[in-house]
Amino acid sequence: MRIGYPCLNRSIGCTPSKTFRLASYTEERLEQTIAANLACLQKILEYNVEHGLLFLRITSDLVPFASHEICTYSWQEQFADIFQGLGDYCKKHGFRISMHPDQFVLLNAPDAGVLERSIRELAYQSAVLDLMGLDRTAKIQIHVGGVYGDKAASMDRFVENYSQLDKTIRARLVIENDERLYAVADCRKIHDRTGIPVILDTFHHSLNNQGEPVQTALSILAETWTSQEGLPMVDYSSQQEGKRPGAHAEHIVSEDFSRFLGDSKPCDFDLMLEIKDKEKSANLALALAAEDFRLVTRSA
DNA sequence: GGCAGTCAAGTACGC
DNA sequence: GCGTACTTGACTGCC
Repeated sequence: MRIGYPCLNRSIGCTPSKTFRLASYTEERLEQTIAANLACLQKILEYNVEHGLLFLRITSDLVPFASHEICTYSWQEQFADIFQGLGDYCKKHGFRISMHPDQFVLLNAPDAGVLERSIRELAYQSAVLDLMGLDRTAKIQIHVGGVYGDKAASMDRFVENYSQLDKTIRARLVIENDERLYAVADCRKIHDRTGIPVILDTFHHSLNNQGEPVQTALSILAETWTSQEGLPMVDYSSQQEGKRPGAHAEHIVSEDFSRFLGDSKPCDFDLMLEIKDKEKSANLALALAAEDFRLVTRSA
């Protein structure tokens, strides 16, 4: 079990998600922004090595507008060496890497334009991981998508569109249960038809399930990952007190987290903490898991 | 320098 | 059919 946090680090004084408005797009600005974002990503990796946080989700904003039609800049060629350096650093230190496109990426969209833009975004994120030279354990996690008034047909559409994807993208994709539409059991059905691995979001699972305890959900999960693809990935969060159900917590709740560690044994997985204060909670989680036999904090 | 409104992209849902 | 919530960090214009 590696532990990590998504995208941003609030302690190191830089962001890998620097962007700008479409209206201010210029190639110079794009180039400067990518350079700054990649430099910050390197700083985050170094911070994480120092702290033993070996699971990292890379921000979708690393290369702003990468999948937008406005972008004709050859960022892949221009920054190839830097991406490779980042990837070498990750491999040297035993990092697990993921990416997570946001809500606009919908592989089961009935609208051809939405689908096309989604595929372009997946191609971009896939290219980032490829440029870093990362193996099949580096994943891109998406949700199944919308229901569009007919869930069965929408799942069929996911399967069909997935099968049409370039195989380099298919090798990266994993699906995650969501809090309203597609539960773990739905994701499992899609896995059975496609072989796509399933990510468990424990918080979403608590809000949308078919009665399976976490332990059962983790067992279902484990069956969907091959050894080639590494340990299953799990997203963990808890409810922010006083906010609507589904709102992510600002800080990790120690008792909840320790209970989760206990409940999830002996399943092993890499754990992403979707908590708003990022590395602060991740460091606390690491301390809480210090005695856990599954925990890995440095390269073997 | 600080603040409020806005930002590439979509879906679901209430009225 | 239309407007709004969802979610969220960073940008941008305005004071």
